[in-house]
Amino acid sequence: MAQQKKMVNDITSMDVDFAQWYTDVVKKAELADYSSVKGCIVYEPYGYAIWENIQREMDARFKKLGVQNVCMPMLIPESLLQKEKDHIDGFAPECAAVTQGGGEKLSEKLFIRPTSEVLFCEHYQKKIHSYRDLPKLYNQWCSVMRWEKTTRPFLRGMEFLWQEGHTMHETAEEAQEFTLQMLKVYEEVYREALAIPPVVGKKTEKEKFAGAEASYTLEPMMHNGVALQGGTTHYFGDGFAKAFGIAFTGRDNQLHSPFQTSWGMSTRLIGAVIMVHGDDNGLVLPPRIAPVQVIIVPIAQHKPGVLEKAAELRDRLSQGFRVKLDDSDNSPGWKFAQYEMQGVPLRLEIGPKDMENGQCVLARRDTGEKVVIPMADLEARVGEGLDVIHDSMLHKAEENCKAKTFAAHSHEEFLDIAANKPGFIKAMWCGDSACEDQLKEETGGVKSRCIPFEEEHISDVCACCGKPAKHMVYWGRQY
RNA sequence: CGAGGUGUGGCUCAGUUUGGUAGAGCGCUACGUUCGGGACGUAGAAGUCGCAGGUUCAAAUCCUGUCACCUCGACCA
Repeated sequence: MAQQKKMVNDITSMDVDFAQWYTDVVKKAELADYSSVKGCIVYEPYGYAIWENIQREMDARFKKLGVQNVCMPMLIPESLLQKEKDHIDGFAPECAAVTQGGGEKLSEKLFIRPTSEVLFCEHYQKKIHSYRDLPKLYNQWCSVMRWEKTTRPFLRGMEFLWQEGHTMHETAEEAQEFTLQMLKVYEEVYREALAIPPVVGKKTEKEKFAGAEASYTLEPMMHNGVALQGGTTHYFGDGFAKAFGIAFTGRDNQLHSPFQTSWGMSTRLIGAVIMVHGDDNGLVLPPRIAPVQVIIVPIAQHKPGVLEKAAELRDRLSQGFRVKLDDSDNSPGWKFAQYEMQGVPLRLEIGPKDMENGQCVLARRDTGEKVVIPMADLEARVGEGLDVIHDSMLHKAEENCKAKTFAAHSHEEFLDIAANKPGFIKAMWCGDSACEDQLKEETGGVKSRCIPFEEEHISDVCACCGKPAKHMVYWGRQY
């Protein structure tokens, strides 16, 4: 069936102004609201429900790998944060600190955690004494604070929700392997829960995490071709362990330092979902994280039997799906628009005509397609429909990413693409961070995203300096 | 932190140039009629015009200061 007309005039068209479109969707779909503190948003019920569903998808996968959840303090004494030099250099400028408590000035500043590596290290130092204590696989769900200059809901906040995993391993190999394993888990969450295909790879030296030996990243492409760093995993070697005096007696009865990893994904994922899947009618939610998977809209609900039938269908569907019946006084047209704005994957219409014929109407959010189905087949058709929507959304996002990824064979071509075609650029790189700086400068913001695990051979030389190339790198602008 | 912009009922904004005692649409409340793509009628509630000074008989409007937020850049999940 044909695409529906644009009914929601409250949302700025994404082609007119993508940034405004994003803000409109966040507000109109009632995902989040601003608070009186800049960069600290209120997660409204609908937005938080999406986060809870993402949490559930991730947490189950963590636990399958033996990860345990813990909860660390929110405050970090200045002296503790200073123990690892690269780390404090990277984070101190964007930390908030508590300097006063109970009306008294504190003798030592307490930083509000921007990330919790040092807290985990302090704790691990007390708990790890033998190889039998390893591995330690801890994770926490919490909020962290970073004093950002400019903020946008979900994409960049001063306070944001995330999970941070911190693990300690007996050997470097095991820790490295775990870093990559968690990257795989993240990619699986992206593809299977969020219907988003991220570009996955290793960060360059310049872009890696403060204090890490290696950082890996997932970089989904938004609808407009801009990248979002949406999840990272880090291998730390034993740098932090040594700085914090963490040591264990090995199988050889000698003292060793354990090897560390950390990994995190944040509420930024919600921003990715909005910007990858959304359209001019609002949010389009992947079925597996949608707080409501099926919205039931009764037609002519005052007529005898309609509401009863709608409630009966709701009860049937609640057995296997997240379903809601809207029996408010708003008109059907209002409800259609409302739930499209909120991205509900499937809409079920049931009215007097349908009841006569033993049928109901099922409409897809992602395509607008509307089909009449026998009421008897409801559960099967809904289940099938949600899977089809998921696959179709993933496929569409993949196509968009492919269509907006361009290979640059030369410096000129790189600059031309950067200036004229929004999206990712695949180009060769010599390995020198000076070239990264130069390209970023020349293009006004195009940075290296990552070195993918499967590199293509675009040419023999670096797209910046012309020296022999070491890697193929994905480049792009980012949020 | 640099460059722009905006603050007026819950929301979007008009009114500011040329000072004269607060407006519209949407939303909200009640009742009635409606209901297959944002329905309609009637009645009603709701604003110390961001904040603080100043000029004036009189300030949303003019002057000074200040705060907040938004957009775009530089930095980050």
